[in-house]
Amino acid sequence: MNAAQTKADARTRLLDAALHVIRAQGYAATSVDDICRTAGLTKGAFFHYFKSKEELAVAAAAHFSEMAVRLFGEAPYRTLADPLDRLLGYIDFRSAILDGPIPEFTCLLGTMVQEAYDTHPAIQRACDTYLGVNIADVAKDVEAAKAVYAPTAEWGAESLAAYTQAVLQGAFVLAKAKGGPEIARECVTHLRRYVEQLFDRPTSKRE
Amino acid sequence: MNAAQTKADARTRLLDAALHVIRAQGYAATSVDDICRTAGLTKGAFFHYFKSKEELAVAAAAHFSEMAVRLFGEAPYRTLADPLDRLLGYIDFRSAILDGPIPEFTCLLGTMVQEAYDTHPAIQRACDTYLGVNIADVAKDVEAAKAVYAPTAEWGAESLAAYTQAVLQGAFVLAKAKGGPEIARECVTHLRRYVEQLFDRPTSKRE
DNA sequence: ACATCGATACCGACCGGTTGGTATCATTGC
DNA sequence: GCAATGATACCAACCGGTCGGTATCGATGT
Repeated sequence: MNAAQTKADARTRLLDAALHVIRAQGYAATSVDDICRTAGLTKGAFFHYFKSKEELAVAAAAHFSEMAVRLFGEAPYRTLADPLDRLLGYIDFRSAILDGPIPEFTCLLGTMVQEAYDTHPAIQRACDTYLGVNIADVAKDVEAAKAVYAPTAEWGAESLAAYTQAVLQGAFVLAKAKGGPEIARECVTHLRRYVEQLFDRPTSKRE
Repeated sequence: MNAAQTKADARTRLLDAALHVIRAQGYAATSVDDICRTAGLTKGAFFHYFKSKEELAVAAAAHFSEMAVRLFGEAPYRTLADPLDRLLGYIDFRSAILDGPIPEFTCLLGTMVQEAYDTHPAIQRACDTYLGVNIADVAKDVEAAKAVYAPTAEWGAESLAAYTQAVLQGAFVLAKAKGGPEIARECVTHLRRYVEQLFDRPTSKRE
């Protein structure tokens, strides 16, 4: 019973509940009552803050993105001076947080867009937007690292940043299929090796 | 009105319908009636062939896998003598079929496991099994290519095969977010470059 | 100091429609 | 005649969303 769960305002509690329940059950399989029960609130509160279930999903995507921005913004690797160190630090950090129950390290945006892209345009747009925020963020370091270590490379910074996101999303899918994060960590190891090779940095062991 | 849709036996028509509808709407959001309507049948037929919606999902996963095995088994690159050529041929083939409407090139297994892994164990197992079939298939060529071109490499064949699958699954997620296959093809280009680098083969253009 | 009042926050019963699933019946092929 | 196949009718549970109501609180007038 920490303060965040019992004292935070109702809207935030609903968003936090949505975050966890939707990542565990998917968007369509999650009922409004599920979210209310998890948040310790009732439908009255839910529809006081959100016009519809879809609107909640969009707000939850924003909420998730804010959480991610904070998480990566405050991570230790952010303070490294070299942009390639920051990029590899990001990848290692992503690998390190692949731990615990699956619903807690997987991505709300990937989960929702996978099932809602064709039927809920607003959700699709939201997921695209907030995935784009992360990709653009990573692309900054890629761009800087490229300028220093691989200025003539044929691939684009944004493209490589999107690729890292794709690898992570795919890693989540395989982790869900296998029932644990090990396979996902293996995927991130391959991603790290690729990035190292792109920047001509010899592969270094990290465990 | 081709033969496959109107003349195939009802069970197959239901499976084909499930394949398309679930990839478009997701598993939970797809009703039994949706599938029946698409197949041109009624609930009576549905529950004659499947005990439950979940059982249909498992059968649809098997059906999808069979289709994939046939598709990749008969693809031209399969006849290449060199195992690395076959592996790169596979990757190019995966890139080439990233075309048309999203529900038609995305993966039923990835779509279903993403939302059902925690709530429908039978579906999770089925998706794991049939993803494993494809991974094992790719791993054969990886293994052979490794023996020839990179016998001392530190990565495992199965691991690299799983990685290619992850990249594809992630590419599907990004394609759904962006609303088209372009970004997915970009991801596969990165994957190809990685594989080429792993096997010390100079990057070659393919378009 | 205190009564009044509107706004915000939240509750929980309720509604029409949809869901997965069942029971029953008509048709067909052997 | 009978088993397999598929259509039709139906059900109880559940769904997203609505609605009338209550509790709380700051602002206002006196």
